[in-house]
Amino acid sequence: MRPDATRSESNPPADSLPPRRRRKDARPSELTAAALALFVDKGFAATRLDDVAARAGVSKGTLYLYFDSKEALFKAVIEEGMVAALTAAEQRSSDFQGSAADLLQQLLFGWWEQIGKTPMAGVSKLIACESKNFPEVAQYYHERVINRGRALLRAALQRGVASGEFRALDLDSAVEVIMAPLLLLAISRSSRCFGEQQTSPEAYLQTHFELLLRGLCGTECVPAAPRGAVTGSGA
Amino acid sequence: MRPDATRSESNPPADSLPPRRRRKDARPSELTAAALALFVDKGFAATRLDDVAARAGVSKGTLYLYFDSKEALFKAVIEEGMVAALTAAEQRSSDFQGSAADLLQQLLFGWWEQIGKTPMAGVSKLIACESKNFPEVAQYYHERVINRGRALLRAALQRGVASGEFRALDLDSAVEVIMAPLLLLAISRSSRCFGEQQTSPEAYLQTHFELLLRGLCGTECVPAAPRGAVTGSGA
DNA sequence: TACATTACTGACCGCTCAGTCATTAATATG
DNA sequence: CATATTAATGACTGAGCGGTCAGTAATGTA
Repeated sequence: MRPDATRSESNPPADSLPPRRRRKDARPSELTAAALALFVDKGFAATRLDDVAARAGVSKGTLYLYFDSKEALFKAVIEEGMVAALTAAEQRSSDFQGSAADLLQQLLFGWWEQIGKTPMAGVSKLIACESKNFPEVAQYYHERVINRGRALLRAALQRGVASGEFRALDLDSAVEVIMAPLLLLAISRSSRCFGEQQTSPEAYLQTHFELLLRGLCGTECVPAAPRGAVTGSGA
Repeated sequence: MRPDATRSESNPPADSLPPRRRRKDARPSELTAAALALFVDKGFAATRLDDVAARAGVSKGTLYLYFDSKEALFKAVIEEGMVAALTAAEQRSSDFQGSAADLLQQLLFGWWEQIGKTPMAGVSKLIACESKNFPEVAQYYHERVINRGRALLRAALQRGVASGEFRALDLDSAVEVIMAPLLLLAISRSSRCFGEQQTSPEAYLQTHFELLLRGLCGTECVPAAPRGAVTGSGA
């Protein structure tokens, strides 16, 4: 039942007993970082607080000095990852002046640099896996992260449509279709499944971006009407 | 810690004690169906076998007549979902004769009908969440499901490229970019997060398909070289 | 009706782990 | 150095759950 866990401390400093130090202000972020890594790796329910504490270099008792419960720790992990994500998103979106296509590229690759390639990308997997067990957290994340990301992307598309750079299209579903490969990339890299690794994330994003630009531009090469089997929103 | 679980039996037949029946051959599939629903809903580690058994209308002891352990039950759930998925995929791909675009549409919407809208879609989430804890199962799933799906899609693209219907492009990454929205839709619907629900799955798939066809066709409307901020594979 | 077979049950066991708390040691202060 | 403060510890507890098994009841056979 219990997998073998490959107990790898981040800093086993060759000595026998690392002496107890008092570092009140550094503990919380160290604990949430350790928790993020383990939650993403093993899942929330399967992660032991003893392991989280050990990875952060403290005892379980210490963990309880800073967080009231396992659930509180979970919320803190999500919240901390989220704040960073929001900050990065703010930075990238603030008064960008180029073309809509440039802005789109900036958003996609900026997401990769600021979030996708960092350990924070694991938050997406965590939310996906645990949203049913923590509906309030999922709700909060949805309102404050997903919706904000959506708004950024939607504004970029709207701008392109308004300027004639992009064709008219269903903005809401386009936003979701465009974000999906990013989120799946994040989940994939946190899960070592779906095997996204066989192509580099950069090539993957580049292909996504190229398909997108051609798909968004005004030319047509297909009768836009669906050929059957489609029920909603098409007619 | 324990969420309130909303204990909803599928068939509480108004009577007090549903009498014990012997239905040896029906049990396994009923148990895996119950397990799939609960695993997807609460996660593998957080699901109690008592609940799985209760949902299937039997006692926990009965569950152990058919499965050796919780892990064996998990594997059976994945395997069962997978077999159906493979069968459906076989059916859809067998000697299709239309254009590459039609085949592509057939694959996308066929996936939705046969897998995406069924409870089996939850297997994707399950694999994503638990792959680290069950590497062999993830490996098996990857080889037998993901790779097969990839091959189907890749063949369709290849066919379009060969006939001149589609432009030349990086097939491997394109396959992943195209599958990503499908997988994320499945995960999303199993998680009630990312809020994909705000647009209908049909509209979402339709937008995906339209963006795709335009993106794949031979016209160009953008200098395909990246404009900066790209590190790998572009220069 | 008597007996054999077996699908099914549910009380039980032992382990794991979230959460507690009396104790210990590091720092601050004079 | 003496004393106070508090960060940090780790042994402990109690509940929950995976897994077991002696017993029960449904079915088959005569």
